[in-house]
Amino acid sequence: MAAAPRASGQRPAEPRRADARRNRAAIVASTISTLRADPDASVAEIAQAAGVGRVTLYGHFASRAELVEAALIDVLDRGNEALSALDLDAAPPEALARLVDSSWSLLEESRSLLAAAQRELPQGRVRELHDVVEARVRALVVRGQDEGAFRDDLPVDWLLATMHALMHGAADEIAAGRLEPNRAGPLLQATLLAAYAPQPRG
Amino acid sequence: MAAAPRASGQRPAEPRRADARRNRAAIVASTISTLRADPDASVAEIAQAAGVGRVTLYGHFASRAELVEAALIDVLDRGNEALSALDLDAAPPEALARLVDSSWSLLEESRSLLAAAQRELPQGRVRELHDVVEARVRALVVRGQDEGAFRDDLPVDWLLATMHALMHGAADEIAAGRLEPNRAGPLLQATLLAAYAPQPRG
DNA sequence: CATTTCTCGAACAGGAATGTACAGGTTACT
DNA sequence: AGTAACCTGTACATTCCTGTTCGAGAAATG
Repeated sequence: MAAAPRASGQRPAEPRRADARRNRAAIVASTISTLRADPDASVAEIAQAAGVGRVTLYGHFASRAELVEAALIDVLDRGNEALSALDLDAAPPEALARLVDSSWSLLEESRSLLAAAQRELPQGRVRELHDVVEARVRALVVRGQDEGAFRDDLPVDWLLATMHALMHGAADEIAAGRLEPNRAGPLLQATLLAAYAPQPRG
Repeated sequence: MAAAPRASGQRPAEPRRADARRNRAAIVASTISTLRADPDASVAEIAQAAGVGRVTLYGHFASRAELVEAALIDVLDRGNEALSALDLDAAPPEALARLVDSSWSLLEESRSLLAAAQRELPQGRVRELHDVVEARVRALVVRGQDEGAFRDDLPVDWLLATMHALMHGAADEIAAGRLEPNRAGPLLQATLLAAYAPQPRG
């Protein structure tokens, strides 16, 4: 009986054959890069890009949704690591600039994946996965408000949404060829810092 | 011979039967509202929502793409009218506030349609259709820069992208139930004006 | 009222994508 | 080396969508 490798939806670290783990990683990576190029790419395309048969892919992930979720988790983990490596204890504007600079390119790489996840995962699941990394950013913004470095007349949620929106916008501009990738960072910083700055009259 | 009503891709105003014109309008309206609820809605769903047979729909629009384009044009026309009714000769910040206030809700209604158009119309077609309305906004921003009311250290394209991104972000927040629609206007104004304001040190 | 125009549903062809089944071939582990 | 785990291609069932055809029926127009 040709037993298929169990499609583990839960724990990713089971001690399986080296071969299997390698392929799984390749599939996840391929999911990210392939969806990046074409948000509507089929499972077949993803498998091919991973250098793996389609059936093999289904051996690792029971469904397309499970695959997308795994890829999203992977990206978020990396994002979380990147955030951990950052020193966010500086003055809020400085910290924000640093955060934007290190976050935005990651977001630019995974924005298609995110869109795919939005429509293929159950309602709210994406946000749920995000909230670990979201919490860190929120903490920074709140601190900035408390210290008077960021404006206080707008809700924190809105300020976070603003950051999100601007990063996505920058990614859109790049994807459309209207903005060179290396210019995005400074533009984002300049715009966000101005938008976050305390206002003369509330 | 049961002649189908010509699927006019070009001129929408040919003097046809009252019935046909009414149905065409209903289909366009239904396209907008149905895609708003579900960006991946099928032609069948759109026809049903319009109270029309699927075949009838294909009598008016030869393909899905043509349908989406017609709907987009309809929305853009309305947007253009709304802009025409506006007095944009005031001081730039004031004019910008007015513009945002009247634009953003229209954008909120049609953002799904826009996404659908982005991936179903030929490359650049969406932007091409947009550029009439885009020109007016751009003119305002440029004037603001000239008069020293808006910051000059960032490119116009980026400032426009910023406006786009923030409006979309607001729409996202509303769609997710995290923001009440009536609060979006003021938040957008406050954020955009701050982002556009001339900076102390360039 | 007669005719042209439009609409209707059902049905068909074509394509594409998702999952599943099978059966033999490879590769990693011990 | 031998065994189990894993991979492979092909093939199949299913579902969904698009676009078209047909014939008959309803509605607007003059």
